[in-house]
Amino acid sequence: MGRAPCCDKTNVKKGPWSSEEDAKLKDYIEKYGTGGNWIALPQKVGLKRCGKSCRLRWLNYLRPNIKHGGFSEEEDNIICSLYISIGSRWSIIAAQLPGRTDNDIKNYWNTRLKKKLLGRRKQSQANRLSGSSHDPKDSSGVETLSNSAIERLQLHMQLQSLENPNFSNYDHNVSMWPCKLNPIQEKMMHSLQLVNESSNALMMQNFSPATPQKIEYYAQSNNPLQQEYSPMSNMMINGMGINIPESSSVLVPESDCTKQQQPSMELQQCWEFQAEIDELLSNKGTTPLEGQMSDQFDCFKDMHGAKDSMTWWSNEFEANSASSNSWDSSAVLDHKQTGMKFQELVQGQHRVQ
DNA sequence: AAAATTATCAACCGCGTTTTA
DNA sequence: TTAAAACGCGGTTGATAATTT
Repeated sequence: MGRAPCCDKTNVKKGPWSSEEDAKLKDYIEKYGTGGNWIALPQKVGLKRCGKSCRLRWLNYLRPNIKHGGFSEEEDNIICSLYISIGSRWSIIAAQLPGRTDNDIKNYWNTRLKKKLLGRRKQSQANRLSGSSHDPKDSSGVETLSNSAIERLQLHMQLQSLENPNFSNYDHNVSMWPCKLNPIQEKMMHSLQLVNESSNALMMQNFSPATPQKIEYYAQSNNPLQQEYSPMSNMMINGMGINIPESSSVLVPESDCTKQQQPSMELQQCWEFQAEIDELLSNKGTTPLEGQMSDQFDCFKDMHGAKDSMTWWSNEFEANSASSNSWDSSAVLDHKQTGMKFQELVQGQHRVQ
């Protein structure tokens, strides 16, 4: 049994709004407000529209100070940064761009910005491949990973490099990964898991050819510890855009040994992929990082601008979070509060040498 | 000039979450 | 406490415009 419809579908008008309808709705809301009930509003206004349709029309077009089109470079930067960090949370992204609606940003991303970014990456990759004697067989594993998830992963990594240049050369060596979570890390992991949940699902689905395997680690800790790890989470652990899969249990038995077992095929595939990205991203610009960003992504041409955007977002999020979903806000705030400490930890004593 | 293809974006839909009675 | 109602979000659709063949 389905849910009851929000209105009488047979008696409501659909499709584009006429200027008369717009005027009616606008006049009414400006005089009397919405009355806190969108479903009842059309009847009060005298419109044969669904309440949801009225709400959408008001929020996206009729309310004051709405901007359409003409996205600035700075807005591009913010959208890119936030998309990479939190995924398609359009309402949250819109909250950071005054006058912009989630629908507008979503459309802009899907139709233009995404192509602008990823199109350039594809071009770069095509140039690279055509310019070298690449054995297709060698690259097949990586090539099959070159889908939207991987593309977002690449954007992720670039952003991480922006956020913390110390990690621009991330480690391929498992022994360099943190083997134990302290409470702060655990808190951050949990927060980021919430923030990244949907993107994780997508990424893991596309990235892992099979269910992630168990990998045994030997931690410095004397206490047995069970953690959730995967190649992906380890890859992404050096920045703010950490991705944590939902499965892939890793046993950390009591031992002070630092060696690990033979890496799985997936893990090796991750390393190969990382190597490819390293190669792809290196050797351009004043610094490798600037080269990566300006060469491939228009919106990151002003690296400092992008970085500023991130800082600005982080600072402003708290102020704006009241209008966002509660879990989103708190998750990001947790992220903000624990992020620096987490990076310190990763950078410092929790790297098992 | 016309047909085909691609891009754009307003609007709809379904569903998870929150509020209310 | 619970069920219904309403809200709000993100994915998707479809009409139209723009571009290409």
